[in-house]
Amino acid sequence: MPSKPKTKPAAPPSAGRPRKSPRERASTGRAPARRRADAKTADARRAAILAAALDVFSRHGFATARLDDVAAKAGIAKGTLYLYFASKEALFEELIRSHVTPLLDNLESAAAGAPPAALIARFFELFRTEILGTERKFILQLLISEGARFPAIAEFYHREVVSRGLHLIRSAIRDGGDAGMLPADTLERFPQLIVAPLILSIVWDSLFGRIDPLDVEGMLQAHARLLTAGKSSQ
Amino acid sequence: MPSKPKTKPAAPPSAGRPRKSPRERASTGRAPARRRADAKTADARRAAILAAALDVFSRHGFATARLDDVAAKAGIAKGTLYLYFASKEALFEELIRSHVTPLLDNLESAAAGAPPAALIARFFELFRTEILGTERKFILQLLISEGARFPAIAEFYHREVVSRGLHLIRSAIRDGGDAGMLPADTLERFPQLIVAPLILSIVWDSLFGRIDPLDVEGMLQAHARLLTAGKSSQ
Amino acid sequence: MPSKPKTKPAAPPSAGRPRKSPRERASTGRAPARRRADAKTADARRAAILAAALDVFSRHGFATARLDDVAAKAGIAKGTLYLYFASKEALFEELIRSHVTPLLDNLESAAAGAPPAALIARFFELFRTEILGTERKFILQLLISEGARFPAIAEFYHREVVSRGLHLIRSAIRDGGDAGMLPADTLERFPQLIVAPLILSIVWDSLFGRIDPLDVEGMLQAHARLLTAGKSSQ
Amino acid sequence: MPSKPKTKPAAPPSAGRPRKSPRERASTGRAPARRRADAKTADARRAAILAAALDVFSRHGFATARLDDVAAKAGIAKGTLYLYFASKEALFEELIRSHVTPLLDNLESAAAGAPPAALIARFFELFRTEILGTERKFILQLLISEGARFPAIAEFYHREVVSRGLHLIRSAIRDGGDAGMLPADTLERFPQLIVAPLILSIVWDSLFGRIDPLDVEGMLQAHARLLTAGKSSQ
DNA sequence: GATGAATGAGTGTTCATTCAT
DNA sequence: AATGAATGAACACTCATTCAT
Repeated sequence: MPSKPKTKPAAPPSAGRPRKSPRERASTGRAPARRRADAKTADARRAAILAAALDVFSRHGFATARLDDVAAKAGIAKGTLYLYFASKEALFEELIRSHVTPLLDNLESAAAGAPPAALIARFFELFRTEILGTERKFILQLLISEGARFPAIAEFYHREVVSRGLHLIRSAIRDGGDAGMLPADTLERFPQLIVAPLILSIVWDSLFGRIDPLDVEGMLQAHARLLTAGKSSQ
Repeated sequence: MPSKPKTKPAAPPSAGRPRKSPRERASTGRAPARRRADAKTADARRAAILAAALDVFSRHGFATARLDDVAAKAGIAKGTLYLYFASKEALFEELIRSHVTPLLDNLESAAAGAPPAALIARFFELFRTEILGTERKFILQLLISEGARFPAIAEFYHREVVSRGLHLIRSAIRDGGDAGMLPADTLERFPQLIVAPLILSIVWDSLFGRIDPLDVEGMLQAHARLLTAGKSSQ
Repeated sequence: MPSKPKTKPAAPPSAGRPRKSPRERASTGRAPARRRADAKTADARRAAILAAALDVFSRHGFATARLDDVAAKAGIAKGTLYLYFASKEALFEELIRSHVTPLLDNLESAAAGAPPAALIARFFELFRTEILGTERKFILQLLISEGARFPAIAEFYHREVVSRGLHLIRSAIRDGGDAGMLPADTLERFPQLIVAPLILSIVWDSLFGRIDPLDVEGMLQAHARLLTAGKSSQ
Repeated sequence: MPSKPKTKPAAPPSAGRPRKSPRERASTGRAPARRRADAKTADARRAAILAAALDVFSRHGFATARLDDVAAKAGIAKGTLYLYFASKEALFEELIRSHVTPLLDNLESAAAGAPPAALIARFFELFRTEILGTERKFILQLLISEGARFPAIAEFYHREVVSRGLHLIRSAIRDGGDAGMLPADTLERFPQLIVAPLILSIVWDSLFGRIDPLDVEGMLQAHARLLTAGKSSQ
């Protein structure tokens, strides 16, 4: 995961979120001058920290991760971390947050009025290309393993991703008629059944990936076939 | 498993092995004196420690859990822990191990030559009654969240539970003919698809259980229907 | 040093010293009957403990030695130690004490009115045969390395051994006339000069014995020649 | 020794090495910023720690010494210790090392081609002024009492001090002809006989210094007389 | 803003000692 | 007397956080 130039639309760090990290420029009233140069540097630093944090947290988990390592990997001094993030927890939470939002819009716009089967196909494809091959996989693993200890993060993720995603699926199923998806009403009630293999693949990878790799692509194709099984046979 | 000479399940947690003393000392070979009273006490203490450990580890995770708390909750002194477990890690690993083995026999014996659909039904029922309602749920959550940091545990679980469970399913599908299960060959290749919702329910519970409880029973019934969807329609 | 059947006139454990260890037979007023059988066992146990203690203390030093190891090596339970010795410190002190006294009588009687040169020869010979080749070497090393932390032991040793030994030498020199020993008055004032190489050999062995063994016998012969140097040349 | 490329004396304790920071971090290669003020402070702190360590280790011995006490006595927080020394053992070893090297040069340069008797006189004088009256006495006592448990230290001391010192004596004896030293060949073979009283005085002081102080100066003079006894009489 | 030395609370582990059996 | 399980005080070491420069 380190040095992966692929997808990094990560956190648009100058976007609308009221980032307050560089300590709300307290004290001195001088030097409100420079903007572009330093602003870019600050954003770059922030990004570097987040990238380093992802690497270190992924490797060791939240509790065992050392901010020393994060700072070293980000190429900054340890104290500098606290200019950008209020605490280890804050860094962790913002790390998760920064990697969560982007994908959603992608999904929602991409699957407006498509038929359910297409949506699912698109869904799985997105998962494989935008998550499995990416640092986002590690975010998901962190979320799964540490989420219970970070209720705010869990709630945020539920609100921003899970409920939106499930809603997306429900809508597609409802709107798409019974375009082949056999137990449409069932899946409308439990859209989790559609994503369950995705979760399994994440968990499987973190636990058994080394000793018994899983053919995720094959499994997802099989799952898609399963979900649309009735179509051809009816 | 009493008739399965395969692997060494480390610490048969309740069996009758005459554990001579906590942490058997290699030194003396004498004095097998009193037995009844203390043996029971030692087992009880061990059980109390494991129970306390499950509680504390579940609440805080491995790294953040304090052995002080475990000892206090077990009603013993901190040093006593080390008469029963060599280290925090050993305690954790034995905690997982001690809760893993039992269920297996249950499964394997229960579903000898049953038809796939019945096996799945039985499978889900076992999951609901023997895991969801039990401390085993926490064991599973611990396994999922900490397993990546405990390769020995992950491997043990894969060997003792996962591979055996998947093998069980595969066999049933193969033997059971296509007794209604639509894509039998598919499920034989990816039996993970059958258990995926179980994993999802565990993860969901740990993350969103508080804010958005999941109707696991309903979902599993739906899943079972999904898996056997073609039956009635064919 | 373990399993060295040579010299073990160690501590005559039933001699006049008011050993009080087996806990001054408190509580029960019964069973003052048996004597020989158990007394012998008790003495044997006591000896076994002291032997084990010598081994363990020698290997690890006082602070790092573990009473577990002493008990194990003595073939008794840990708690039993406290029936014979009040504490780790008491065990250590009695260990030193038990090995100290015997040699003195030997010396004093052996060198009654002998000429100084003969005394010194006898002295060095005794050192080589009764200390260097014996467990007493370890006692001396323990004394040297731990004595500063055990004032009672140091004082005891000074009183029982050092001052008596030095007195012995002084007397011999004074009584023996200047039978060849060159600076008789000098050595009478500093008999330590005679024993200094003995101490050095003990220290040298414990520090450098492994990497640069010392020919103690040769050195002592040379020392003896040095001390009686003037004799032949005058 | 400045002209002696032989061994690496580990940590030149006061030299000008621009120690970048306590416990040089392998990570960043930047920021050699401030130097004067902090560099001095860092060295002072290091010295303060070593001084405190000498005091505490001398008083209690290695195993019983508490790093809490060292830190308190050095006027720093406990964690700060670990910025300067990797562990208790490392602190102890560097403590010994830091006090060992300096004296050597002194000796070697001071006694180039001097006659043996003069060398010995100089030797004993150095011992009295540079060791007995100094903290080095405690270093020697620590070495003697703990050396057996620190092979690296013992070897280091043997290499840096003992062998060099003995070599010095041997050379002087050989080069100095038999300028009065009676058994020149004997002493050349066992130069330890010359230093034995020094060791004895160190041991004596640590054990009996309180109850029976030793006139070291008198003893050393007597020893010198003994060593050169034949001169006047021949 | 950036640095990194300093801090000190926190915790796993050891082991001499006790005591119920 | 003997046992050995239980105790709990003690301590080395870590690391998130602070702050003087």
